[in-house]
Amino acid sequence: MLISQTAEYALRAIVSLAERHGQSVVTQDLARRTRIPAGYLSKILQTLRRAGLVHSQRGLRGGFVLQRAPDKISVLEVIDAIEPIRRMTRCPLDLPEHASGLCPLHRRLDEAIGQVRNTFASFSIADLLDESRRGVSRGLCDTVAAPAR
Amino acid sequence: MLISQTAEYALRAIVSLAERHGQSVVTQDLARRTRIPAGYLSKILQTLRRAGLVHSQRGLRGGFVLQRAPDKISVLEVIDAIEPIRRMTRCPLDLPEHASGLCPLHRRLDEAIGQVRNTFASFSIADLLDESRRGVSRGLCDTVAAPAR
DNA sequence: AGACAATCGGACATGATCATGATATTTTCT
DNA sequence: AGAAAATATCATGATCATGTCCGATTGTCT
Repeated sequence: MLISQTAEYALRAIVSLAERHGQSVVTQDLARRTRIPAGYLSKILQTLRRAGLVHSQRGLRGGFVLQRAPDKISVLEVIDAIEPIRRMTRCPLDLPEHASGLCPLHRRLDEAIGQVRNTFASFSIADLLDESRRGVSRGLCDTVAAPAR
Repeated sequence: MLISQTAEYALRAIVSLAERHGQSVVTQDLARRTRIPAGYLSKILQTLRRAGLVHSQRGLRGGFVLQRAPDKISVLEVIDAIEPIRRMTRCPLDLPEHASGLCPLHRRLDEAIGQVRNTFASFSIADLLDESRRGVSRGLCDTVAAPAR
């Protein structure tokens, strides 16, 4: 599916946080809106925190907030925080002969990787939200799903 | 890594078969040249056979051959035979409200998927070989690795 | 200040899928 | 018949997606 389930979850979570940027959002609430299993989402949020994308606050009135404004976070950053889409620096069949340069096959694959990296780097979380404000649909599939509690 | 290990193996195998198109190549030989664990390669070849990309022949003088000419097989076909990169037809958070149309996030992801599908569909196995004949490097990283046996 | 409750943060456990190995079984050429 | 192959089956360790628990913080209320 191009990106892993986990990376897709991470994007959902970040988008949902961006929709309420500034407010502190609790894991349970996020889980409900994004339809991500709460226990798993918790782990994903930890990863995003370590990557410096979100800030967490414990205790009462705690929760998560984005570290940066939605227009300062690219989709690529979120994906890379979870499962880096690495470029191919060297050929998987590592033969001594070609330490320089990849073979045609892997050169093509690397180009494709570079292409999707560029695509994902080219738009931000905010881009995913702006559209929503222009009518049609909300950031996360019109997900309003049972207001918190 | 964009495509799975298995899909990458499948590409290596197909490229290696293409390099000797017409000849019947044995699994062990393929495994040596492509550096793919023989037991696993065997399973991949089964999948490729069921997908109609290669033809197999049992018994003495048996082995595998491409079903079609290298220029008639796209990289995408090989990948799809192993692990289909599906378009997103519907939003993963399947809420009734939006049976039509994806939300911005998933629309973008779907576009990215479409993009890589197009990229991979746009060139053939032969394209990976032609370059090799023009000097520089061979189809599979100059892999000549210990001639059969 | 102290108790309490809401939250995150980590540790451990599990089923599924992936990548792989080992082995037996069938087919087919010579 | 015998050997060389593919094909099929079973087993394993690693990683992924997930669940469960408990411990560590921290705001709020007496």
